[in-house]
Amino acid sequence: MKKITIKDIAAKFDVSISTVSKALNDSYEISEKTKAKIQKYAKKKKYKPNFNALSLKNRRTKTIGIVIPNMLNYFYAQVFKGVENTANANGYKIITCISNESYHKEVETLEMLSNGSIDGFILSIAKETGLMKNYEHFENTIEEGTPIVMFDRVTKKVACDKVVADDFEAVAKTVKHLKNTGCNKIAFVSTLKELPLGKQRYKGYLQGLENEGLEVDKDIILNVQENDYKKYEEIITPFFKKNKLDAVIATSEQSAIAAMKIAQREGYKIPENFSVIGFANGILSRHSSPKLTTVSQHGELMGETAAQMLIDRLEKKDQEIPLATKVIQTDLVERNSTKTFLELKK
Amino acid sequence: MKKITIKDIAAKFDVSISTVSKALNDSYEISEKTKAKIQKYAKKKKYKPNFNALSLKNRRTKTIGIVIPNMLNYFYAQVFKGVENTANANGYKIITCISNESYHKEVETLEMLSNGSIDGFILSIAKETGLMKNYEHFENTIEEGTPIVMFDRVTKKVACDKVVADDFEAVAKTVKHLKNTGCNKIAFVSTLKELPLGKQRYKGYLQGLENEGLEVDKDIILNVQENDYKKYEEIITPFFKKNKLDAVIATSEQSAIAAMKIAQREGYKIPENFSVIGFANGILSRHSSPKLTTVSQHGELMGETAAQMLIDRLEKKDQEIPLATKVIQTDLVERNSTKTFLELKK
DNA sequence: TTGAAAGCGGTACCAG
DNA sequence: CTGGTACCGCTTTCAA
Repeated sequence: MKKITIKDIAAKFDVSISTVSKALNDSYEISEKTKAKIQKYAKKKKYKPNFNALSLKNRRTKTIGIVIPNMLNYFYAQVFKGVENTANANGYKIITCISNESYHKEVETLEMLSNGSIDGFILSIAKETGLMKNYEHFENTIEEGTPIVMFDRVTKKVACDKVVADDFEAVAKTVKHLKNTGCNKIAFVSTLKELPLGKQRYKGYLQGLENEGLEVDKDIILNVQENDYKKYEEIITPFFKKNKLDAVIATSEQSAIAAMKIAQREGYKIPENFSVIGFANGILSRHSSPKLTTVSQHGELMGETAAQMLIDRLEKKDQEIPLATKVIQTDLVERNSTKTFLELKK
Repeated sequence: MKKITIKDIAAKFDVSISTVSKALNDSYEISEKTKAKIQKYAKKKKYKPNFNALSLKNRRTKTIGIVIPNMLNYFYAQVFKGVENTANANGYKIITCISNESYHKEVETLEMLSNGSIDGFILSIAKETGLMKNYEHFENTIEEGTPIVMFDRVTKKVACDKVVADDFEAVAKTVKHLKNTGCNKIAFVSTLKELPLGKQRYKGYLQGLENEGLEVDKDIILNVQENDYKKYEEIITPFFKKNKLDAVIATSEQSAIAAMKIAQREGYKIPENFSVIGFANGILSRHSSPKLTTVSQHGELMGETAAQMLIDRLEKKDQEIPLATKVIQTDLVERNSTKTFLELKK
């Protein structure tokens, strides 16, 4: 049973295709009788208007393109879920591409989809792109009339809607929390130091130290590769040996967990004499031992927010909505890799 | 700078649209001179043929619909990545939907996309659907001419291409491995016992016991809810107390890890006097302590295989390719939650 | 109340 | 070598 078209229905009842179209759209122009029989038949035959014909006609596809650096990352999977939620609730589909942190793949993807496949993009900038600071492809697609909503890894170089976490404040607050629980030598481990996002967090760290009257020690500000655990270990181990640290703030879950492991191996007790806080609130945090205290970025909420912003812009093409950047508050999820005030009082 | 169409180009050079179309497709019918100028201009203006117009004309979209029960699950994320890989390599896009393990969402999704949005589906059956054994929606979409490739959670009730792990053998081999390392009281913990997939694994377990001459003990065959850790704990703890177990095979990573934790809490040493093996080879396994020995299902490979099967079928619509089921070999990834032969010999 | 026809953006056949 | 035209499936305006 092949898919049925308006034409088939028209032939069946020996009426014109316009009659059928109107009947299916419940137009007042068509008699109740005709409408009834046509609708009934259409339902029986599971008629569905052809997507491409509609998109062509309406010049809109009701689909969102989402470009994510890495789907195996729990944070992005969460964002994806959020986007999916509100997209679906609004009758939008999602075309997903993975940039794999590659500039070229990102450019290709934008081009591939900027041919009427999608109405707008939701994306987080690939690491490579961020390093190269090459944002023309974004500007071009916006110029061509395809709106973009960036999330998490954004750039102020591109004028578009954005959804970010309060990264600056988040780290500052984290420093404060650590200080409050008795930590003074707080290292900062970043996996994305050169990216704007990484810089924000770094600045937050500095601000946090300043607020708390702690000194900046360049030695304990580390820049590591997410996947190069070996090197990471080499770099960080000496600090433990020298007893130079009593806490670590890491910008990723993996590097936070790694720090915990190294600390434990070096004989530290977590959280008794060493604290760790990591960004992103994934499964690892809930399963590590001890469970990791994290800065939750509310990925799902970020996704939902981004989708809503994009859809709003798409649906109200006429009225110019001013570009906006929404900030999603992060939360400190206290688990067992940090001390609590209560413990302190003991 | 709005998107440019063939018409615009035709107007620009005062030629017909068919000339432009042919020039852009490098037809032999068009003079080199005309082709050159038209192609140059098209490139300059970043002309891209409209996706919906093409799809409408060609009656194919070069996009694949993928329906996944849960994107926060690492296994599915891996499969997704695999599909993305080969889809992209073949010029296909991907529309993704999450069924959230819900029958209704699954049905809706299939219907939403079966309107010319996609050329074919890759999907894993939602848990609810598997329990209800309601597979009509799959049959309908196939009947309408949209091919489906199922992976992991499949059903023999639906005639379509499939990609599965060698679940039966996998568990049997796992039992063997445990026996070889000295385990005799091997529990089987399933999170999807009623699903066909779960049954396969269960049968593999029974077969494994039989092969090894071990007795079946109904008491240590457990059925748990993935997310109901509390209940799980209640059920399983008594066995540890009674010293009834020396190994667990769990059909999910989470439940395997949970078993490890409970065992440890009850004073067992892993792997010295207790072994655990879990299905799915995610991040948790590599970060648990001890690191979990797993049965890797090669999610990415499954995704790639599924995509290739679907694309092959789509591209050779004329020749009838017989339906096939491909089996992806699982591998036992030995980490530290099981003993090795070497240790045994000491 | 119904139908004819144009148009969305292309491709491809046929004519010149 | 170039142009006219039908068609993919649907909506919508205008005419009947």
